[in-house]
Order: sequence, then C-alpha cells, then structure tokens
Amino acid sequence: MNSLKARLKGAAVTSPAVSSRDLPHPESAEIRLESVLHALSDPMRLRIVRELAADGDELSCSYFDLPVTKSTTTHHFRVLRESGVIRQVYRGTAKMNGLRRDDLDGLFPGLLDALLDAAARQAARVRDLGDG
Amino acid sequence: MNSLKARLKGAAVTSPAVSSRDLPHPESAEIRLESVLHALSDPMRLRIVRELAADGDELSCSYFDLPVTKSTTTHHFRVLRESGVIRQVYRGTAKMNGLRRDDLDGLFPGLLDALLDAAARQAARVRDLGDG
DNA sequence: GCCGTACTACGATGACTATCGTACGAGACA
DNA sequence: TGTCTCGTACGATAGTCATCGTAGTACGGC
Repeated sequence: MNSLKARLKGAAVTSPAVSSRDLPHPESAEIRLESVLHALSDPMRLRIVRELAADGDELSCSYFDLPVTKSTTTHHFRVLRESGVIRQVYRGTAKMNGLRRDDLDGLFPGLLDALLDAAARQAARVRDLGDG
Repeated sequence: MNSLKARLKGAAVTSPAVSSRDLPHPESAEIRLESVLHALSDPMRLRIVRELAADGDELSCSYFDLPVTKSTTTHHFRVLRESGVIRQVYRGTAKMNGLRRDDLDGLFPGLLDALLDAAARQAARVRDLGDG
C-alpha cells in the first residue's frame, strides 16, 4: 500500500545530472520573511512543508496525495518555490522538491523548527479533539 | 518630538476598569497557526507586532505612525485580533493593544520569539543594504 | 516513432484583501 | 452643551489568490 510512495520517493535518482529545464528560485538573500509566512499560511502548503520536513528532502510532486487537482498542486509548489521555502529540480518527468533548510536556517535561525513544531502541536491538538 | 508617543503610550491608565464595549477575541484553543502566519505575513501587521513586542504591551492604535489611513489601520488591527495575535481593549477613547504572548507561547512555544528574531534579522539586513 | 506519465500554461471564476473616503459613534474636556 | 480626538462602519475599488478544466509539453519506456 505504500508502493506508490516507495516508488516515487527516490524516483529517478539514477539520473546523474539535472535536466536542462531549470526553475527560477530566489537567492538566499532575496528571501523575504513575509513571503515565507504567506507561503506557510495556507493549510495545503503547510502540509506539504511538514511532509517534506518529516519524510525526506527529495520528494516528487506526485508523492503528495493532496485533495486538489494537479493544476492547484502545481500552483502551491510554485508559491513555495518562489517564496524560497523549497527548491525544485526536474529529474526526468518528475519534479523533485526539497526544503531549503540551510538557507532558511541561515537567514532565520530557529524559525523553521519553531514553525514545524508549532504545526505538529496544532495537528496533535486537532487529533486529540477528534478522539473526543 | 516623542511627546506624542509619551502621551499615548500610557494613555488612560487611570481608568480602573474596562469600557462596556468589548471586542470578540478567539479563545486560546481557537487560535490557528495558519491564521497567525497569515496575519504576520503583511508588512504593516508584522511591523505593528514588532513595535508591540519591543515597546511595551499596552499601546494605543494611534501610537503607531503607519503610512496608511485610519480605516486601514483599523482593518489591520482587527485582523491581528481575530487571528489571536493581539488583545484589544477599549480604555476611554483609546483602544489599547497587547500581544497575546502567554497564549501564543502556550500554544506554540518558541514560535513568537523565533518570528520576532527573524523579523529583526531581516530588518537589520535591509538596513545594512541601505547603508551600502 | 508512439504511448503513458508527470507536470505546465492558460483562461475563468469566485472569494478574499488592502486600500481609500466619507460619515458616524463614543468618550474626554472645556 | 458643544467640540475635539480616537476609532468604527460602510461602500467602493483594484488587486491577489485558490481553485478548476482543458489543452499542451517534456521525458522515459515500449
């Protein structure tokens, strides 16, 4: 049942180099706190970032099973990339996504961990409410 | 030249009790991380929160010298209140604003400090760029 | 070369938002 | 009572955004 995840998690690692297509990313110094917060203020994108932080640093877009269409998924990943939260790289037909942890930690030490911890706490809180 | 600030910073502290008008606030348990991040993703509101954290915990709306009209200022304060970031209380004609630090620290330990630190670092970075 | 998979581009749409101006209400003070 | 200040309410407006569907591109494998 996790065959899909297993298949996609390390997809196309055999490719030694990056595809010719490359995507525009902000440089580290161009990353704005407001943009990062805006990117993470959407539940779908916060969820993506949480999975990315928990499950490894190179996940394809299709690894995520989001309750929206592919177009919308593309949109959310673009927002995350353009805000500097993730780095995206084509590998074959897949687009691999990785958290820009080093850049974010360099700019805003402790922020990413605090955000991930806050998100985890909130998720646990919501889960507890669901349990009754 | 800071007479305005001095006058407004402790305005109406003589009033012992809160006015009859009171404003709707989310309870601590109702505060959502996404809403907090969304509230802080606006430069104007991030600035308000930074001043609030640095300059005391009971500042009137008019203490802030924001480059927008009064209507817009009201709007931003409402967003901050409804997201659970600040608490607002009428005192005479003034509306006093305070960070909900205890609630936020209780829900998301370390988050507020990390955010304030991140904002301070970015402000310093921008300042350095300005100095050339 | 052909097909399937992964993702994109584009246009549309409905919702939200930051901003303003004007008009109004609530309290302090003469 | 009148007046001043602080802040609100309301309507308008221009912009952004999350979402979709459809059509299209890029790559890998047959």
